[in-house]
Amino acid sequence: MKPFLKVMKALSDPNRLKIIKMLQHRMMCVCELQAALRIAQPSVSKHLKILEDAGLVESSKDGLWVNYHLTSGHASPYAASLLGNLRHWLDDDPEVVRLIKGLPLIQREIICRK
Amino acid sequence: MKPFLKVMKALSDPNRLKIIKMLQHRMMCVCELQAALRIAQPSVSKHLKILEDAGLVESSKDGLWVNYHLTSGHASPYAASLLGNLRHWLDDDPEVVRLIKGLPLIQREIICRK
DNA sequence: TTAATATATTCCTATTTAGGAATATATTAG
DNA sequence: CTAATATATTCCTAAATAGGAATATATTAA
Repeated sequence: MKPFLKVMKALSDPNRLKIIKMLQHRMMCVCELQAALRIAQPSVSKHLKILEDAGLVESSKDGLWVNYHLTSGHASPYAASLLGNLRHWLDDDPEVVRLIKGLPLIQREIICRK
Repeated sequence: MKPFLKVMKALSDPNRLKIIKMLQHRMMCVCELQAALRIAQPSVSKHLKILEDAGLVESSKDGLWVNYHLTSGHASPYAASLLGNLRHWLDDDPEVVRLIKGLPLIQREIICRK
């Protein structure tokens, strides 16, 4: 029951849902997510850790940057199923629409100083 | 996003998941659920309200009893989808197995005094 | 009517959770 | 090496949450 609960709790927060919806379009580093969500960097890191623990996202380092992307779903069947549903779910949500529309403007070379 | 969050939060609690799993086998009144879960009656009522608000369960009165059952899924597409998945998910969970195994012993005529 | 019973609601408390500020860690540039 | 930068962690606070005790409501029996 624990793994299932982790997925449900991970998907019970607006900012984490927004992260999922953005990562559907491309991988993003922490500072890009921070710029998009307009919350403090530690908050973003903590949200990402919760998503990672639930098997929803994975990360890979690239120099100073840590790129986060959605998992292929091998970690948790619950995560895989929900990620599949979320492929279309919430696409019409106003906040999600706004975030996705603004994604092209979020570029690490511009947002982050180095 | 709000309706989706309601479903996720509703499914983020062990006792509420147990309620869902039990209702997959038959409709149950509050006192039956209370006997099965071994928590206070007000706690059961509050969990049921959260599940109802999320569109996961419905209720119908029968005298003093209020029977709760899973929704057909017309209320929320998210609820309908998750209820479908939960049809098989968690079936092997030890606590769920124990609860389901004990279901035949939970009868309102015995549990409740009148 | 009154008594008994099933359920819902209110109130309070302990735990969890999201958020940010400050700090620590790690990587790259020089 | 040191400086700068991206990310993670720690610490603290405010809000949300689950739980139970007490109470309110509703229905049935007498």
